[in-house]
Amino acid sequence: MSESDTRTLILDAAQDLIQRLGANAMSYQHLSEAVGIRKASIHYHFPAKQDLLAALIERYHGYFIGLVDRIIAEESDPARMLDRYIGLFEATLREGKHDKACLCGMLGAELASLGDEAVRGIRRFYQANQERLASILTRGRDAGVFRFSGDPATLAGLTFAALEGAVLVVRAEGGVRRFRALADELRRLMAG
Amino acid sequence: MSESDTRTLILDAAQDLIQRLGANAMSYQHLSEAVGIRKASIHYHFPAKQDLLAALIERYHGYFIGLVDRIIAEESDPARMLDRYIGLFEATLREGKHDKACLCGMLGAELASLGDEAVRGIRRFYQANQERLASILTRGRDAGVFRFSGDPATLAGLTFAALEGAVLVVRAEGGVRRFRALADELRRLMAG
DNA sequence: GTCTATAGCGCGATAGAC
DNA sequence: GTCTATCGCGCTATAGAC
Repeated sequence: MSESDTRTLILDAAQDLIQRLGANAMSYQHLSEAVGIRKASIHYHFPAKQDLLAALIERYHGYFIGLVDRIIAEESDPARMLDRYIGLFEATLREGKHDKACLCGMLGAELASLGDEAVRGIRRFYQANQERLASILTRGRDAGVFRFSGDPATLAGLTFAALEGAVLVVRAEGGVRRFRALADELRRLMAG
Repeated sequence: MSESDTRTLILDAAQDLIQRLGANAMSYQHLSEAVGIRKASIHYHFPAKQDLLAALIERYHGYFIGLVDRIIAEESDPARMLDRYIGLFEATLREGKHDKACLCGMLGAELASLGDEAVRGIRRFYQANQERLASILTRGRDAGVFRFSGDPATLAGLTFAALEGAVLVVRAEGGVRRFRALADELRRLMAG
């Protein structure tokens, strides 16, 4: 490990809090209680909240996109790729009390109240996801398992927005069960 | 007017701030500066932040669903209804500096940090929208202008989630132009 | 209905001992 | 690397004059 355990524990706690409550409702005090060390010690690892946020987004990007790239590498059927990609969002929703959304979906709402580095990180995350999705959709159309007439990059953007939006909406009503229904509908639309 | 002007001005300022920054980044101090009266005067109209939030959501519900119902009443072509419904989200994005999202889309992200009354209001708003959309989709399918195989209520949920998500995502990258592209793609999928 | 003034707290952040 | 202690600020909210 090049990362100290404490640093990782802080990032874990911050991610959990932000995915449930949002960045502006998460404080160093909350982190202190969750990790079991004092506020000042959190500041030792992440001097300013912006630093913590930027590090968190970068870690999340690597983790999430890493999973996506593995899916693309492991599967040969584009329909299976899409299923497993959607499964990543559902898995997030399933964690803990079923009230977690995608980290960058949450931060997207609070975008205008965040610093530049965080905003750039969120943008990069959105773009990386849409690139991977466009690749999956293109392969699927070529293989005849997806049917759509427009630009794959645009449909990728719509698909990503729908998944991010679905996670947020179903937290208010319907939960994981509802998310699955919406995801099934999305797959149906893709199949043409 | 049964509402005092000040009360309306406060609600206007609060809505603007929340649509851009989120509820947790909006404060009575910000409102005070925006409206031009003191913090204590804001508290006279809305004793607690929860009261302000609940009133705001209720007003937004009436305003937005009112527009939707008018669209449904005025149009005979379901495709036109959907276009104009989508136009409501685009119009929000077009306001001011093009950085406003749907009020309840923003609040959905911060849901777990809000009070019960606000949460109920947000849920009601989501449901009302999905009901209207389901009605539009059903008429469209019966008229042969939309083609889909699943339950209209489920496709309505996916459509609503996609629009809410799209507004949030395009604020980070692409703006109104990108939103229109995603919306066009959505219409294309509906047309089958 | 708006004001001044203030209470009381939580926030992000820093200094300096250990 | 973690601690105690503290600073200065912004927050929600209230009391009471006008």
